[in-house]
Amino acid sequence: MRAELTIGKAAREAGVGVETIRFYERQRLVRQPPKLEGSGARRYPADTIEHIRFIKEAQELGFSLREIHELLALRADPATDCSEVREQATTKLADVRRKIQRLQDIGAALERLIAACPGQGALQACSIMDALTPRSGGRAENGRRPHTNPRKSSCTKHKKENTR
Amino acid sequence: MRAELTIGKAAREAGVGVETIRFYERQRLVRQPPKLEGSGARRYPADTIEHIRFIKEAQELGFSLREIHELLALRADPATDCSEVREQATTKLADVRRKIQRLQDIGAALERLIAACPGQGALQACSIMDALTPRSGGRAENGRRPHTNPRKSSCTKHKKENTR
DNA sequence: ATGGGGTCCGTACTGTAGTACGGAGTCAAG
DNA sequence: CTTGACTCCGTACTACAGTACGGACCCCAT
Repeated sequence: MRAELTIGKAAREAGVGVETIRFYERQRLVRQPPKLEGSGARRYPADTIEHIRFIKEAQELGFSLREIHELLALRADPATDCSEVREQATTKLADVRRKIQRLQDIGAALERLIAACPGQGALQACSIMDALTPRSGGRAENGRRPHTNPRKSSCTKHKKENTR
Repeated sequence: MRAELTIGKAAREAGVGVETIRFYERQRLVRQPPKLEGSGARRYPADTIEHIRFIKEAQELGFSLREIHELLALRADPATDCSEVREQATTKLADVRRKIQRLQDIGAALERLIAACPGQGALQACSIMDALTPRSGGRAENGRRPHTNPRKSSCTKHKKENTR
């Protein structure tokens, strides 16, 4: 009963603007809902909110609206070509797994960065780029910008008592 | 070894256009390199390529250039305020972990979708949105934000003619 | 009946992230 | 000395994803 939402309510619930929903509708990312006789006002089914939130989340994960459209269009049911759905879904899945892998790399780098920067005490030079390439041991070569301090950026275990 | 690169070579290696590098330089995402006397041509150190690739990858993971700038600026070294670096890195890390979680949800949904769509034979109706909402029974695993929705739509076994 | 709030629609504008362009300079090879 | 490949710089244009605006319409309460 209360399952039906006006565009304003749907927008508020989903955390977007009214215009955004109309925009998504034009882009066919959101199906146009039945409109009331007379006023022509849209009435959305409740699950539209999940739908819109999915769009927003997928966007934050680096999918373009075009890709999100493809994701949403993916459906296994007797009306669609199964092998194509499988293939597309498999491709997307590989994509998703690649992203997870990269994020894990970045996460690990951030952890190294945090570890290199303790609350107090010793501080080893470390940037994301350093932390991302775990070159332990190997090259020390360093032609970086003169940051007014002597450092070999390596992020490796290299304990030095250095109280600030 | 370790040849210094012209902008064209750097662009080719990193898989972007020359203009993109110049653009990044204007945005201060890439440090401006020393320029040759006379021609004024840029000469990039070899690790610029990793740097640019990082930008591109982070972008595909849904980070804006502004955020990437913040990531790249994060560096633990004796010259920066350690506690601030820690705090920022921790925030970013949480962000990264959230993304990983969402991607894992989407990945699981894609797996369900693929499972719902076997090579041939019976075919259960299933879309991403269906597959994304964990239905009855099964592996609880929880962890999702409680979003007030007792859903009916499912990916479960039942054959039904259903054409949207 | 009047006002406020919501909706409709189309058009125009904004911000982000590049891309393209044009004219000029450098440099090595032919 | 010319040619071609490359670079420089600034400006302009593009695609994407919204966001804002304005006039009209509808519905409900004061």
